[in-house]
Amino acid sequence: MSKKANTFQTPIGTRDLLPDESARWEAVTNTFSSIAARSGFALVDTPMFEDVGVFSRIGEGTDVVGKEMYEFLDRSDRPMALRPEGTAAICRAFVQHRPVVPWKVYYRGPYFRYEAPQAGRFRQFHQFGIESIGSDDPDIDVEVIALGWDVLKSVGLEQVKLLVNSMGDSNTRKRYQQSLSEFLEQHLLELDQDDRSKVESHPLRVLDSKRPATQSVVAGAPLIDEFLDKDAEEHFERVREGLNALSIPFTVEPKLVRGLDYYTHTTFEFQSQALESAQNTVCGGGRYNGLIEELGGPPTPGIGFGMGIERLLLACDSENSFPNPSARTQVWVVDVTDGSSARDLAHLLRINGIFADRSFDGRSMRSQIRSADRSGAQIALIIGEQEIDESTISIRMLRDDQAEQLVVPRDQVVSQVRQLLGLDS
RNA sequence: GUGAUCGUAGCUCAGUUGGUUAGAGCGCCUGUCUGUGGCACAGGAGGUCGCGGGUUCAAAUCCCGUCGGUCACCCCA
Repeated sequence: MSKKANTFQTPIGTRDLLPDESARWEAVTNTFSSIAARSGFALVDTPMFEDVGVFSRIGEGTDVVGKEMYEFLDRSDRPMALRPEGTAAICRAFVQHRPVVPWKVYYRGPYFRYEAPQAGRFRQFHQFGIESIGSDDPDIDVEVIALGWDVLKSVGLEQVKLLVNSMGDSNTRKRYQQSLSEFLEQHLLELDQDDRSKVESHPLRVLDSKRPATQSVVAGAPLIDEFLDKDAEEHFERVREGLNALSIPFTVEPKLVRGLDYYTHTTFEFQSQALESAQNTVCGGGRYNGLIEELGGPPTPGIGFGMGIERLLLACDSENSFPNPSARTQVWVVDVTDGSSARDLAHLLRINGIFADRSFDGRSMRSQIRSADRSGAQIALIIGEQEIDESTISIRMLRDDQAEQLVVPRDQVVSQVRQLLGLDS
């Protein structure tokens, strides 16, 4: 890459979405939107930046807020942040607009985290997500998880593992955290050195440490399910029952601790088994029964998930699923006279609903037909001196070697083309 | 933030122990084809070898720095 002093490139951890990939992105986005809509979820778009306070509620001590957030003062010195995740903003919108519950919404767009990029991790990344706010019914948990499952299946993923857990309410969490800390402190010296400092700050994080020494200690640690009260246990039981009823395979993973502080009760994660990289969580979410209140709203339960588009597509790549859709150009107009016919016919075809394109700069017929071929078009319309004199168009079928080249009166091109493409029948 | 690794044409890469005008394949353009794509052949365009400094008679090749890519830790989508 020749980079002169006056050239620029995308900032670290960001990338351009170019035509060779963009059709696929549009396709996943559409797949997600229609699946969400099918379950009664409607689109919500929130700003890409908000008052920092909106996001700091997701956990002051978390890395997402503490060290990865793009924070800045606007020109009037208001503290702002580029959104690092979706849930907090949706909850802020809920508090601001007070819609009727259950409020079932979905979102998609770019999110920002100041991190070192890595496989499946970017500074600007893209997520789909849904949130269902206002109901405590465990069947909503099931509906949300099922929707995530449906999306993964719809893009053709097979090697996906669903992990679920329950964290109970905030009291459960507190009591568990307490007991876990005590346990870990007793075994402090057996832990991997790099994990010891977390015992004080984030005992829950120690649970999913990858270091072998820590893992063997953690194997004997108390589990959260022993701390769930009767209501939490019943809620979780109903969720598991629902997943079984819908034939969605899952594994209960009591050590599944998600990184954001707001989670209560059901938490879950879909991991791609086909992904070799360290970041194999393609979708993660859970219940957040205290977050709305944190943001100044009435006590309101909610649940949702976020799904990383980059990771989803990475997983599709490794399973060879969800290929890039093929080009959409149907007709190529080849004009070897002065280009007026290409100009006029391309326009005529387009306003008649046909995907049409053409060459510019007066290229040779050979070159124009080559472009037609590469575009993936079915049909080339050819205009030369002869066609001009006779007011006709030559029609060449590019994908059928048997087909004869046709000559039709110019004023019948549109209907002829539509017929050949099978648009009218 | 820490560590490892890489950085030569649009893309994938070759460039021997530092030595004349830096190469290949693919892609792109033109021609063989006097109005017709996919194949073949021929030709062409395109690089201050990421950037800056140093060592040397001489650096893509050695040294230092810097920027960027990739991967891992951490954390998470």
